[in-house]
Amino acid sequence: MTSAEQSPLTRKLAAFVALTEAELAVLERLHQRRRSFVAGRDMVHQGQSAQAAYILSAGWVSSYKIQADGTRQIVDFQIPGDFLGLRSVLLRTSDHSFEPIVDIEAAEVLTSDLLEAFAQMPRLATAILWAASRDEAMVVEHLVGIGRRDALARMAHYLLELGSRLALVGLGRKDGFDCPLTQYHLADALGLSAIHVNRVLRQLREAGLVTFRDGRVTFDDYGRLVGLAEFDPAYLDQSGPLLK
Amino acid sequence: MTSAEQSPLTRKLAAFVALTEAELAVLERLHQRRRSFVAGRDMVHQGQSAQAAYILSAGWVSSYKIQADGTRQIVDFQIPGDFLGLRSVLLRTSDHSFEPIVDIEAAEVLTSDLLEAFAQMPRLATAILWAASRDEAMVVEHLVGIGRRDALARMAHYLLELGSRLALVGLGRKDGFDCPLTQYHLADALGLSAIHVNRVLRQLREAGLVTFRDGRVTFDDYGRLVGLAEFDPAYLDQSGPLLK
DNA sequence: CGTTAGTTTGATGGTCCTCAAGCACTGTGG
DNA sequence: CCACAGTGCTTGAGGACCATCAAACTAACG
Repeated sequence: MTSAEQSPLTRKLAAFVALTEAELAVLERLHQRRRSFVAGRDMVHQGQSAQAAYILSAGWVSSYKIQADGTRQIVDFQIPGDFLGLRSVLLRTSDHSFEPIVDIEAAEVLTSDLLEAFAQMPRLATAILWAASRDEAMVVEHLVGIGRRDALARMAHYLLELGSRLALVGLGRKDGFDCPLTQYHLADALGLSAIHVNRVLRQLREAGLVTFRDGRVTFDDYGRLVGLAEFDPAYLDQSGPLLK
Repeated sequence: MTSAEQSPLTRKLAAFVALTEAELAVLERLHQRRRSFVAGRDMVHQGQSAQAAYILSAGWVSSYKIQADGTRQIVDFQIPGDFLGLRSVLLRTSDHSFEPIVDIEAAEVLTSDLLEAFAQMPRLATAILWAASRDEAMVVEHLVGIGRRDALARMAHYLLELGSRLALVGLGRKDGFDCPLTQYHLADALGLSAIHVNRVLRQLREAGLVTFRDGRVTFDDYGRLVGLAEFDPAYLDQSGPLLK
């Protein structure tokens, strides 16, 4: 199997676990049922009980909760290589909604397929659990950001995290990444108003730290940005927690 | 086995799954290695790699992250019946610290014991995964609270959630519960200053909604409090997702 | 009886929200 | 071709919410 054929998920897991040929094959086989979804229409609704999970292979998705007063909190963005609704499959708890931000490509994974793959390849199960645990750690870090960082550091930290996540699946580098989010998305993720997001982005740009413009995030001074955000990627790396 | 002997964890799981005698026995056997910890001294430090998890049987614990500037964000409180460090055992990711709020009693669970119990009793594994997923849903709801609710609703919601959780393990009722937290704990959990926590509590008390005094939370008007917080316990109940 | 931890209240100010409005760009239909 | 609406970005003014600083008070404890 050449690297060009590899799915983003494979790429992500391979960065942390030395997977055998057989395991790679089973992993790729999970990607068989390809599905497309158009931007803006919810894939899964809050309260709905989903019977399938998805592996995102192209595009971005947001998972969010809507409150009675109409305000929205985006819990996380999914990028290529991420699982989507994994929790809701193992147990049936779709407590939030999923909305594609752009047109996306995803592989549908039935519960039975997943369990079968786990039974066949236990190390694969561990690897996927590792990925799930990493997602959870990101939500926790997100909580810390909203609770205890001011708008500037919160934005800086979030952009750095997105950059690291994308780099891991080959969609970005230290100098920046393509980003289809609007300022409204960022506002709903960071617990800010869209207007303040705009001001914060201007500040960061004028300070020569990071530029977000025309669907592209550019890190103008990575080092100083890390300093401002007090960004410690330990919760993302977890270098080699698993196997070999 | 009489109900008086049941651990809080057993009680919690039993509320959602009809466990057999054999399963109950295995579950109780996990509680063998009893440990005590004194209030205020961290059980696990951020960054430390833990090799054991704990089932809390008495007392309260806070899990939190400290930032470089000294501010603290409490991610969650653990109450009797809750797992502690489950994630860090399956994968080794102790990305936050655990501090007992009062002197506590806990059962140490070795990875091997846990895996063995899972192998023996698969339904037990499902039940425990359900509990873990519920914890995750609570963190998400917490995120929504900090991101999109003002201080009053945030406090009201949090107290209601704690009340529901405690009721599930028999430690509280609709009219209130014993609560060893200080206003500083609440501040660090809710992303507020301790001073503002005090003012918010006063407001809630003077509005006749809820009273927090002398280590006891009393719901003075449960219905109106639920309305103010827009508290929807769906994410806690998940009535019978499992089995039978 | 001094110390410490926790609670309470007041005064002041900053961060961020809300309201309001203008601009740029895109696609649509007359 | 141009009017028009829709979406997203940008900027200004005023104000609310909550943080910070300061200090008094209570209770527990050695």
